[in-house]
Amino acid sequence: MRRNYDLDSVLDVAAAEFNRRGYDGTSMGDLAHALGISKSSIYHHVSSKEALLGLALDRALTALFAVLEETGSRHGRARDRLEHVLRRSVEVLDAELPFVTLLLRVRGNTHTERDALERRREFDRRVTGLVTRAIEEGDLRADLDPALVTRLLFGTVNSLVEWYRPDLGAGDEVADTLIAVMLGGLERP
Amino acid sequence: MRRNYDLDSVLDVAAAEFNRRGYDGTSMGDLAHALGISKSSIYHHVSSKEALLGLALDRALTALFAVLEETGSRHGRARDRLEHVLRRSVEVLDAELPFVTLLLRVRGNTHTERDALERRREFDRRVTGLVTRAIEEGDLRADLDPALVTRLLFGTVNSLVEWYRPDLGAGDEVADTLIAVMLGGLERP
DNA sequence: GTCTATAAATTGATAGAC
DNA sequence: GTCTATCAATTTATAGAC
Repeated sequence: MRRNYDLDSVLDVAAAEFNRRGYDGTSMGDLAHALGISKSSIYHHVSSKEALLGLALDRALTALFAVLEETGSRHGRARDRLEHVLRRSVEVLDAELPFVTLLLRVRGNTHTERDALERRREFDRRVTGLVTRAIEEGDLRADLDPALVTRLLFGTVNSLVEWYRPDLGAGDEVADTLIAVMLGGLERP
Repeated sequence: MRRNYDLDSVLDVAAAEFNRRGYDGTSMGDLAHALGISKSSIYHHVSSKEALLGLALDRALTALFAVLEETGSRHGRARDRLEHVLRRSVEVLDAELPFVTLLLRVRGNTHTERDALERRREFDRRVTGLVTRAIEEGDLRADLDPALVTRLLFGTVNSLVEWYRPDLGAGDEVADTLIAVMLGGLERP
């Protein structure tokens, strides 16, 4: 426990704590305890518990959309852009794990949460577009539904937050295996 | 909202509500409102909010372990038993969606939750054994880590709870696509 | 099997001093 | 940037009548 926090360091601790017990399961008292400061001191940095959640979710979403922007302008095959999105998404998950984890657990209870869910859906739509194009270009098997494939793909990627821990340093093997299995299974037989 | 509940019907509503707002985000007041009865009436059926969660988690775990028992005695190839476990797990997810969803969101805050997490880990260990044997029998590519493969496999299966809704009746297509992609990607090139 | 009433504790948040 | 003190609301759970 340290002292003299700024907003960013408070956010780091809060995200970790929210993930440990769930957002609703974490009280401002729990947060204060984890920070080593009093409850009321938290309100110097942020106006409410919900605002804290909002900042954390925004950080995850910003990082994920940055991945799409990278590939959006590229003019290669859709299949290769899809592979790039998959690999970079695993990297974002590795780099921003607490924030992405939080994002994936949001249920839509409040306006803040529903806002984040809508941005996630937009991300899905754009990846589905990529899968559709890869099928049209003949690189992926055409007998599967693009929306279903996208859900399975990102279901697999997102499931990493349930067990992956960055400090083990095995991020590359995970991305390699995931891409080998999933894209291997999606390529035309 | 109906009246004259028994334990099972209370459990159905509770599981649905826990999934809607998260276990911690759901108060006994919310539950009472969803049931159309008073808060205190719930305590006639169950001794505490946590006991309600325990019953729901047990139902999911019982159904999942039943799948393993089905295949445990079979003497076919491990690859085929693995495919069977995958397909039946999707079916369990379809049949017991609210309970399995709840199970997959448990964080380990209480003894009840930690107990459920330990039983989940046991399930994982037994599936990992199946993957290992399938590799030894030469049916799956040998360059991948069995534990990692198991996590990706069930990460994909479990991610279904995030979007799959039984009433759409597309359960078979989901299982077929999932198995085609995942096992297709795992078979030796 | 359900109710009203209420207890006892915890919650998110504010006031105002240092 | 942090503190103590406090509030109003909400929470889980119980008592006891119908």
